[in-house]
Amino acid sequence: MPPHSLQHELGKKHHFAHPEEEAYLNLIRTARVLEIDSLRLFRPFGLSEATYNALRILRGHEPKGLPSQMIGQQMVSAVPDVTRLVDRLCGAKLAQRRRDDADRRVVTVRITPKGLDLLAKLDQPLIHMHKAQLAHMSRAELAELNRLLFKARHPELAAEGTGAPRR
Amino acid sequence: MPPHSLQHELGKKHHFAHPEEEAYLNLIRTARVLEIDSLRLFRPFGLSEATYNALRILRGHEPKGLPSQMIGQQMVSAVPDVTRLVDRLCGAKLAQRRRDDADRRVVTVRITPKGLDLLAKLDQPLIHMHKAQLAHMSRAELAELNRLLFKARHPELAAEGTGAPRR
DNA sequence: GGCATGTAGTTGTTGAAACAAGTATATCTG
DNA sequence: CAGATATACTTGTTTCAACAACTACATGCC
Repeated sequence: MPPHSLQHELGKKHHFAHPEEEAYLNLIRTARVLEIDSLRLFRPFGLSEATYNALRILRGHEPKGLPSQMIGQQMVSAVPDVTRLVDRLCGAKLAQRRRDDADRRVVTVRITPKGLDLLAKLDQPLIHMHKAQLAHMSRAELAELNRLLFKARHPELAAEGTGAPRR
Repeated sequence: MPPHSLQHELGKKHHFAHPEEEAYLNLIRTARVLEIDSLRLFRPFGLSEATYNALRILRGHEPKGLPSQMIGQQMVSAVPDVTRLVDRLCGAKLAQRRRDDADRRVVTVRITPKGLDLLAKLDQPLIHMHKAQLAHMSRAELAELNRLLFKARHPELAAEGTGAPRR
């Protein structure tokens, strides 16, 4: 067994019958490892990955704001409980709600100046963290990683695209 | 903007200043998407990703079992509360604890026959699911994805390895 | 217009993750 | 061998995510 491999990490007894299973575990594990640093960065500001992500989305929709529903759809991982996520943001005065007059079922959410300030403080540290985490990867490797990750979660697009051979 | 890209998914307003940030988001998002199917598979059996993962680890250490501490270290995402995770497994009769006689601080955990049965029932469906999820990726792509994912979370090993050029 | 259906959010409840503090046992040191 | 330190796990508490049931509003159809 190669000394630097997922198999080695998981212990001597672990065997992969299929590369698909290995890819899955690799994916989960790598995501978790990189996530840890983000959580440490967010924690002092009382943010979680989800609330930070939501704030980023809200900033991207200034100054109009957007309905709760749309927030859920644009999150990196679709959250089935946007209401309380927005509750937390509003509780921290980072966002505010407003009933839509045209369609009174809709609640439009906007980021507040305080929320924008908070994000502004995090922008540079976060970019710096990402660069530090992946500094050992070349541009070409990052590009290929991005391509493969995107393809992995979009089976429906596999037929078209870059023209790369299948199997 | 290319129609099939992370930028497209995240909405028109989103721009990536750095490929490292894009890789991070791609990673989290892809992991979450693939995770969903696992969760659906586990739910009917009352298992979460964490409890399933722990059971797999325990099965890999039959018949000796292993200390709680080691479970935490081998999990795909290190869990800081193995006690209650094992609580749940024991509550469902899927595992059992035993105080170590040599070192009475240590609790050795073993999977039960019932736990082994449960895993056995999940093995094939899980493999099938993984294959279905990534069936559109070629062998070469999966291998490259695995290599890049492993490298991404192991900056310390970047200097050595396969001999691939850096930058 | 009134009822059926669909949509947007809210609320209730349960279960699990995160962090911190505490207990029991082992090891190390003088 | 007594006290200090370290280790392995447990327990308490808070916060958050997940699932389901529910309310309010809008839309379509007769």
